[in-house]
Amino acid sequence: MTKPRVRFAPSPTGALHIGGVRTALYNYLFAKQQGGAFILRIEDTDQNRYVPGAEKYIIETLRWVGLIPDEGVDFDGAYGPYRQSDRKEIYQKYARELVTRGRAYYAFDTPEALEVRRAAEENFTYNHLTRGGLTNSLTLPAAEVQHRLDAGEPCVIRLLVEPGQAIRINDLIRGEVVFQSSELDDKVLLKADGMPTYHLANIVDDHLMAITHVIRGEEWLPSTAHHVLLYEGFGWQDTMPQFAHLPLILKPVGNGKLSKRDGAKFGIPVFPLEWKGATPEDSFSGFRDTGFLPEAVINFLALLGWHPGGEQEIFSLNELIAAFSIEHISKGGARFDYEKARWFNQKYIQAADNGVLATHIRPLAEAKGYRVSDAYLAQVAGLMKERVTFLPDFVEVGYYLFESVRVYDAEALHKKWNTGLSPVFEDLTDLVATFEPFNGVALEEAVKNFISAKGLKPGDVLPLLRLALAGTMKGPAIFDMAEALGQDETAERLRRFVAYAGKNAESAVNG
RNA sequence: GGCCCGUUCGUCUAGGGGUUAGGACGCAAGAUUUUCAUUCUUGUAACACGGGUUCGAUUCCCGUACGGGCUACCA
Repeated sequence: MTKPRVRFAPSPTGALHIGGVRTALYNYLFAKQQGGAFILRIEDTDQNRYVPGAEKYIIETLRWVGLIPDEGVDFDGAYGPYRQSDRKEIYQKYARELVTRGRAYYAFDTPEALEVRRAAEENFTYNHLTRGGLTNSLTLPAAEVQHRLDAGEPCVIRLLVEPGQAIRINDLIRGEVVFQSSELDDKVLLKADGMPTYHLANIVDDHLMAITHVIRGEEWLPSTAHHVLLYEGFGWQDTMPQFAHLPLILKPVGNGKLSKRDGAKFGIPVFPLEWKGATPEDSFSGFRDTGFLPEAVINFLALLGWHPGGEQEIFSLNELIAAFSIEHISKGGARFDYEKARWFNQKYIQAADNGVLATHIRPLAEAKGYRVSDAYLAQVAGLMKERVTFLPDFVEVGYYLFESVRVYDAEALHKKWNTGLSPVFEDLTDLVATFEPFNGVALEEAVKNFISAKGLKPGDVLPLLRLALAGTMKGPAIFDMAEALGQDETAERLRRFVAYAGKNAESAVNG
């Protein structure tokens, strides 16, 4: 069997939806597993919906999640150009060829005229029943058609759908699907502006680019019948690609497919990257800026509508490639489960190398004005990675590893502190300030000895020591923090704490 | 409305003519960690409904219901 060639063909009309990323992923996994090629084609045939920056966004997304195309816009390849607006003449040529072959025709009806017709007639469609009464090269004398064409009158080219035939599609996910041609409309192939519609461009390009498998969203299933007719019309049925229509991603709650609006509605990202639109309503946060690791997003998306069987949940990209199969893709829509996405991220952060985490944390730390070494960042990563869900948590939840304690947990302080502890903590501060060697293990032993020498229990002192260092009862092991903070800082925090607790204890007693 | 697709725990799913219907997330309880989190253990919870076919259907077939998609000179 020849190597498969698949394409991801998004339209640059705005930020790439997370469902689009999943489509790209499945295409990529299939291609890589079979040793084939993954191609990025930009489908910008609608000039009205073109959004500047969208193409760049798509490419940046693919790079971020690591789905690097073998060919495509920005990636070279021998079948280019890969941007449909750069292929305009090609489509015109093929559209005319179809007319010549008697499989398509010119239609001069204006959009406005058709609009009027639709308003007057319920369920009006341009098809074998109505085309005889409309203005096209099927109804007009040949001479007039030529005259109109020569005069440059605006017109479109429509697919001539012959009624009475059953069109069978063998979908790799759904099995055989049958459509009756009598129910199909004469789709526009070439628009009046000279640009092709999706239907024409997609068939011509898939053929010219030697695409073997079309893996796309379920919303394309109904028009696949037209696509088959197009392959036949061109005489390309022998090399027609195989189809696989993916189930949709549904809203977290309620009915319908996941939409960009759901991001704001549920406070969750539905886009891979941040998107800055013209207005706040058209701007969205993404998985990346929320603090997801790309590997976690891939793992989450892969399992949203597909599972190889077995009980494994965590898959690296290479494992996904090895395990992937189109047959195991679910048929039903998959609800977007953000809790699961969070869980994946947490797992990936936990499993990540401290040094790698440090590189992710650095920009976040710098944004807050923290100036620290890579080694320290790696240390923080090690201390916090089992306590965070998102990357920013390192500098937000664990802020006290970068700057002084902002606030002491009042409840814990009142519960544990008493004025009799003041001299104890002053002595403890001295111990910490002078103890050698200053490392977590040795310090822990020394402090525990100190506690018992004072006739106290660990529970009398340790929680307060934690408060002194972090201000909160949550967090990494006390002596690990002390070691990370260093001797001077640890002692300093103890001094500040003793001063604060002293005042606080008085007010607590009085009030 | 018409055409097409779908339906296993709350969610993502495995499975497949006879199973204690498995796993994961979530939730709950317990253990460990003198914090929190992690980790571990246990628990919770599902075959949409009605007819067939069959010795036997969650699994196969047909309906119904519900959900979804498409029905543009958008993709």
